Amino acid sequence: MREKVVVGMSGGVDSSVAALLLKRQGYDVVGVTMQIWQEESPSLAAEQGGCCGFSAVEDARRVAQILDIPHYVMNFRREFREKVMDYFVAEYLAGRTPNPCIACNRYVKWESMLQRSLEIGADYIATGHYAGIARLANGRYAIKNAATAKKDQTYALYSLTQEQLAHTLMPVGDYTKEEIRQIAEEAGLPVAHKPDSQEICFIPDNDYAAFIDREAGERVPKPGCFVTKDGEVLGRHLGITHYTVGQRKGLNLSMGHPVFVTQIRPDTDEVVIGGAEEVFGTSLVCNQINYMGMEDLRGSREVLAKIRYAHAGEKCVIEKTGEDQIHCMFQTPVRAITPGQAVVFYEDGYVLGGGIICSS
RNA sequence: UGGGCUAUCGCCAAGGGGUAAGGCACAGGACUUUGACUCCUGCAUUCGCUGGUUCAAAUCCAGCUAGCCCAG
Repeated sequence: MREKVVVGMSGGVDSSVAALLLKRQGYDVVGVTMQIWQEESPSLAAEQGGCCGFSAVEDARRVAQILDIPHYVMNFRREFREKVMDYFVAEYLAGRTPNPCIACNRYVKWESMLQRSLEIGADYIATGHYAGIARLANGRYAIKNAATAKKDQTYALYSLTQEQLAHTLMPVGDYTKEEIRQIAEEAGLPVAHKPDSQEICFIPDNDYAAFIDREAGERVPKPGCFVTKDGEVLGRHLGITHYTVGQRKGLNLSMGHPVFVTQIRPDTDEVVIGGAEEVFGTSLVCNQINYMGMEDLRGSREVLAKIRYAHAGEKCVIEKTGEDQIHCMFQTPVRAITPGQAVVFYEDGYVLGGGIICSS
């Protein structure tokens, strides 16, 4: 009996080709599009697409038709609202900078979609992520680097559990973006040249501060002061939700030289400002650890760590300093270590694990 | 109202007779399935005001105005 796989189809090229490849590999493929934040109104549909864009359902359905596979829509609006959007707002209010894509992957795509897929008889779920999955010598599953470092999405997948990985396929990880588009082109998929997605999907105008204002209402932090690390007041700011560590633009501070946000203090509503050098650091502490390629961490270990999406990675030594806490020391200073962002540990191209940065 | 100094883009600031550097800020674009960073482009027909000298003035001269500093 053929193995059944549910492919999460966003309507973009990558997940469309994922479905195509799996079908060619002989799987019993079912296409599923998640309803997450989009408006019900179909009149808003033909906007721009991408990971979770407006035209998701329509495009996915067209592709499914061409591939001759069933296509369903699963409603995860509640999960997305709670685990992604509410989390996003709460983090900003707390002075941290969240990564909503990581939360979406963890809670919506894997916890919710995988579970529901298993319930309808699937053996696996698949996505169009540029990443691979491998079983290591120690018996554990781990996300591994995609064939193309250019589009590598392993960082956003560090939180998957062993159980989830055992039921996941990522067929596009073996190709480059160009190859994927070419495969789509040759197969006559209408989404072959759809632009890559970008920005936060549920904030199409990219004005996330305004989004937070709308969502949080009264809870939005009030304007406060820009200060130096020595306490000198440099000016007033719009409220801490408008800023993130490492930020330069939009400060409206004319110091003669570029200045950056080096720290956000939610308790006093202060945003700390410093020169280019002051935004570098050599150590961080993270929690909410997920162990992936390594079962646990004993003693210290030298690994490659990425502290943000699209970070090339930097060598560091990690050490467990608490039940759910790892300390990370970099050899070379890294730029803008930002609380709320994930730190992901790699060795030989495999994800060993990762966590959320809680302090630097 | 004695004396002195200074007035050039939102901020800082070159230029001292030959037709307005630069930095910061800001705006737009590129990059990007997070926030950022980064990169590219744009940004004073005009130099506090009014006259004068000169072929030519932000640059020299005079007056005025404003700010600052000494004195009183």
